[in-house]
Amino acid sequence: MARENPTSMDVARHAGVSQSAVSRVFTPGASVSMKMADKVKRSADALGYRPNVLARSLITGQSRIIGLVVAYLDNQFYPEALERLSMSLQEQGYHVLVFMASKTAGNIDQVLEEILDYQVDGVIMASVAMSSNLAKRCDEAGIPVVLFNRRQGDVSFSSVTSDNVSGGYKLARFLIAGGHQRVGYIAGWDGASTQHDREAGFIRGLQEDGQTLFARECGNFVLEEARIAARNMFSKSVMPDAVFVANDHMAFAVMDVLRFELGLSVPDDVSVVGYDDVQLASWTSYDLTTVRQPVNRMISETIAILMARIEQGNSKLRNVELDGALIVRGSARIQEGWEHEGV
Amino acid sequence: MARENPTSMDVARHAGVSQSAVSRVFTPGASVSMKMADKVKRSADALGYRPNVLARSLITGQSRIIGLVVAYLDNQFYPEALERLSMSLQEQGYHVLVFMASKTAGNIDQVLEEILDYQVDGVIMASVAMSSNLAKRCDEAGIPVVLFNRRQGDVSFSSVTSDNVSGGYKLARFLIAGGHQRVGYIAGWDGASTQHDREAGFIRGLQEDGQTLFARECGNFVLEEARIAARNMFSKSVMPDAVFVANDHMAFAVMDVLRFELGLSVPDDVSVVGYDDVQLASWTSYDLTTVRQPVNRMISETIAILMARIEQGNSKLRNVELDGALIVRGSARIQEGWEHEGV
DNA sequence: GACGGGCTGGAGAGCGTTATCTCTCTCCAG
DNA sequence: CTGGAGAGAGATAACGCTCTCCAGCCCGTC
Repeated sequence: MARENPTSMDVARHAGVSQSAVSRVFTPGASVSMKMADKVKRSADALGYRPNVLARSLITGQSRIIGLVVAYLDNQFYPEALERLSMSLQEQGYHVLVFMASKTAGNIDQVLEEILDYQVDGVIMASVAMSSNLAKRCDEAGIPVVLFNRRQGDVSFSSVTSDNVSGGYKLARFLIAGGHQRVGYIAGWDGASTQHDREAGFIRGLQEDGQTLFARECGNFVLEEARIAARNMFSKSVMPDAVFVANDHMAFAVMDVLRFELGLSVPDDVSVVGYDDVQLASWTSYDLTTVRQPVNRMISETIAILMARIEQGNSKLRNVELDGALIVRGSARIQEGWEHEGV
Repeated sequence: MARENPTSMDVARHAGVSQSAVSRVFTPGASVSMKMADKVKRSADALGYRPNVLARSLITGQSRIIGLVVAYLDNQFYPEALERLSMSLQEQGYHVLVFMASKTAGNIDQVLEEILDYQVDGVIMASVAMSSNLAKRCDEAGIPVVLFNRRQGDVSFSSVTSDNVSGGYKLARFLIAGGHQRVGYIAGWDGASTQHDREAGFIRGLQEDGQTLFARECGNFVLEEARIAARNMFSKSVMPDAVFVANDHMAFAVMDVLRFELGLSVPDDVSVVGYDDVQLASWTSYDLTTVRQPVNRMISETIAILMARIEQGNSKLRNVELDGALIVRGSARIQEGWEHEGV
């Protein structure tokens, strides 16, 4: 197994100083003379010494690890978020420990216990619901939790989402402006706030024009279920002339069914709109009209909330809702005068 | 900040036993009587005690953390792999600490130092190259490293890949069988073994029929560069009648350019084949003929190598190459008699 | 009933750090 | 020349755990 890592003691001996001195050199803000710092650093380099983060965190109580619980990694939105999250945290000297939650939920409690075992400094729950006794446990342990892309009914959590109600509303107004008369909705998983909010905003938008949902199916944020939903919705004699699919991920699957199984033209026969604006939405094959979730800002708000709590001890809960822009592309019929986004 | 987590000492006091006893109860394989285990577990539950993984790892030298370095999270192949990896490791009581490497590489050394700081039990490098002095450092620290989806010239690393040479070869034979006469190649990043191997196998396959590459451009595994490559390749008066794009991710972008910018029909005017078989490849919009990278087996081999080293101390280097099947779909012209895969 | 051996449980020494306390040394004001 | 402040370095005690060692106990055996 080769020799183990050198310890601060080894460096101390090599440099002829005390172990405490070595520690101080590597502790930002500690009081050391230039000469000492120099000597120690030279020895450290010579031996290849770097402080053991785990030992440090044992005593400081800060592991500089953020736990991330995530479920839907096949929805491009989450890898995108993970990438940005990890990069940003890295810049601040934190790192992300990943915990996959099975999509059926249920085992979240166990996953969270595992997270706490690692003495993480904070937890980000992406797309997963959480029981309130878990909230209590985190609180007792003094660990801040932020829900990412989910709100929860009781306000005992901080959360960062886009304004899904207003996003849904925008889509409805856009479809109505495009002259659509029979508007369908393919829902996401009912336990998700994103699903509820998007639908609520969408319906409100329809109502302002005196319309209601012409058809509704549920896709549960799962591709295969979305395909089935699409088949059901478009197997009737009178079909919708537009459909809002609760996220982009499902919308792509729905478009494929409409075009290639049912031989419909999008947007000539039916308009499709989605939600998220993942990269794929801008590719010409789909060219999906959608609402952009401002991932960058969502990530930086998430981190800001965590850091406020970890580094300044500010334990105020915050529920951030960021506005997301309507991105008009070619998957939906457009009212005269709208401008088509040139990707 | 609320009260801190209870320690084994708290549990010991509560149960009226020694702290050592508590530790033993939570150490698998230690010798404790049923009665003792029962009593301690009851107290632990009452107090909400769980062992501190960090403190444990300080003494056992095992952190049960695996460091994962990854660069291309927008290529669906990697999130898929990450999901499987994380799930499998979780089952064995390990967890994944994520480190994003910027795609330009270069800062890998620094990233690796950070990883080592966390005393990880093993490192998985997905899609990143590594200098040999880093290999030495890991070796000295006794930390096993596995390259995932990359080989490296010098064999001082274990690696797990699919058999990219044979995959490239299969694609060439398939295109030739389909009667293609002017075959182009859009390459990936030149520093990647996957790029080299796929191209080598592909060219060998062409040569067996007396063909050479009709055209070659480089997309560097980056979408925008792939698009440019496609435009260049197909702006000549005589175009290729088939193109192999070095991975699916770029292939999708190339297909969009061919179809929607250049007005070509895939596969009638030009056949497109890719490599990886990510989920998107099976969607009808792309319906891409490709070579499947057996992600599940790649992941389990990767974990097997790490565990052999971590838990059995078996330090033999292994370079695993798994065979990947040709998945025939609709993006390439097919020889009479080939069977079309029904998704 | 004495004795050896297998279990169990307790005490105590680390693991590699940082935090705290103390001591020394320097520098400058009085 | 002395006293006090302040800086810098060393010694030592945690942090929460596991591991090693040893003492005690129960048991069967002769």
